[in-house]
Amino acid sequence: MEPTPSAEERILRAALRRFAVEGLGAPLRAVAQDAGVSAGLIIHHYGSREKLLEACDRQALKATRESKLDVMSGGSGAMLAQLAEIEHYAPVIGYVLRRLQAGGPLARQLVDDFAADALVYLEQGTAAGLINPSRDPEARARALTQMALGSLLLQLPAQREPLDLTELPAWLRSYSEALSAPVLEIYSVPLLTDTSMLDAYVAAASEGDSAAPTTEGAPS
Amino acid sequence: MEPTPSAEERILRAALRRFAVEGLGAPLRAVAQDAGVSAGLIIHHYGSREKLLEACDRQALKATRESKLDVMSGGSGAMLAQLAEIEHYAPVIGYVLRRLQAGGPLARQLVDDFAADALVYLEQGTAAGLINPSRDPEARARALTQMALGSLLLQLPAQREPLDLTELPAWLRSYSEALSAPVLEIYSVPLLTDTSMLDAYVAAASEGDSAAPTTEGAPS
DNA sequence: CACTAGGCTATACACGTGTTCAAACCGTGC
DNA sequence: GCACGGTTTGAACACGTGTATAGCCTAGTG
Repeated sequence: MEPTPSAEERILRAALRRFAVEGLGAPLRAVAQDAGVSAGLIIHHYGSREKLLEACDRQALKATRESKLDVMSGGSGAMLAQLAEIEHYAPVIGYVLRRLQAGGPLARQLVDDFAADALVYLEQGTAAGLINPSRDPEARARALTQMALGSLLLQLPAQREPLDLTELPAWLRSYSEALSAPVLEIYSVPLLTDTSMLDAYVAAASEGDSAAPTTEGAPS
Repeated sequence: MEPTPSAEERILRAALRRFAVEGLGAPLRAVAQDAGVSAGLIIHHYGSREKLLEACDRQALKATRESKLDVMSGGSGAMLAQLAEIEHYAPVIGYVLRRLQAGGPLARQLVDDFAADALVYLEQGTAAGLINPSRDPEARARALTQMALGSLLLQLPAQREPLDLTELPAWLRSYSEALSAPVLEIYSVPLLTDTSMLDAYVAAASEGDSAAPTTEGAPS
């Protein structure tokens, strides 16, 4: 398509891929070699390593948003795997995972985005009668998003061992298949037999000034 | 109590604390300085940096097990915060979090332990009539554990910025309070209005050879 | 008291990192 | 034909890392 992408673009692409494979913190010289370019040129174009990371962040956020990438609370892996099969998107998914793992400003941004997306999906489901309404839809969407992303992150291979982008779709798929049965159950039949705990909690929370009950942890 | 702990012990303690604060990958010389000891001595006693990490892993696993540290699925932060207030345990909790974040063999071991603990708690709850039984108790316990640990991990401050061990209990507590309402709701009133999706999934999964339904992701 | 073994330190080494810099290269317009 | 501005390179620098080595100082022992 594009006969010869500019070096600056090649660098960004190579960086995204390298960082996805080896984790953020991969040496600059490695991405330079991937891009078929000298190490100094990266600095010349992006100013510093950190700037390059920021550029990758912007790129990942853009690609994430325009691909309407949503994690979905339940079968988080399912849609990710579906998307990761498209050759082009595997690196950004890997980079997003690594960025979530490493923290930073983008991480918060991403979970906010995902939570917002999840919220509208949940509302659609509620309108369609598939999903029960919530006392606090935003909080519920955020909690579900965090749990989905978090459990995925927990399963992510360690940073040291590089993750194979070609096997990433299969890996995501197997992960989601292993988990979808139990979470589907959790979402279908409630964990707790009654709502007494929830009632007690919200009662205590609304009656006290702002504090929640102190010593009582959720039993499950 | 112990008038002067041996240098080897001081090193291990300092390492656990430093790694918890700055993340694994903190320089050896930093833990050396914390222990009031030269850098070479660490090598002399533990052989290499990696060996020291393994020693920390053993120590953390031991402390975790003998303190009956359980994350609990729902208010994961609650009990952790309670435990973190005990001066002695804050470093190991921090180290465990960092180790979960970094991956490695211990990470798997820890989630296995936590899942096993969660399983017995869930079974006790089921016996007491507080918790609904599951089609697959092990899988459910594991899923709940992964979600709890994962969402906690997602909220963990970035590796670069050190985490303040003295504020760790407060941080864990605020985290758990922010999340316990929505997860309590999720565990009380089911997300899905009926069990048709779960039924369809288990039907498809048991009828096909081993595969689960391919294109259908969970709607939430 | 001499001597030795081992905890312990300080220095040095090898290596990989990000970054800088001067020079070479290349296309373009005068 | 030629100077010029941007691109690109390769070598070099400064620094922080883990680790090896050689020595010191103390305690215990004959």
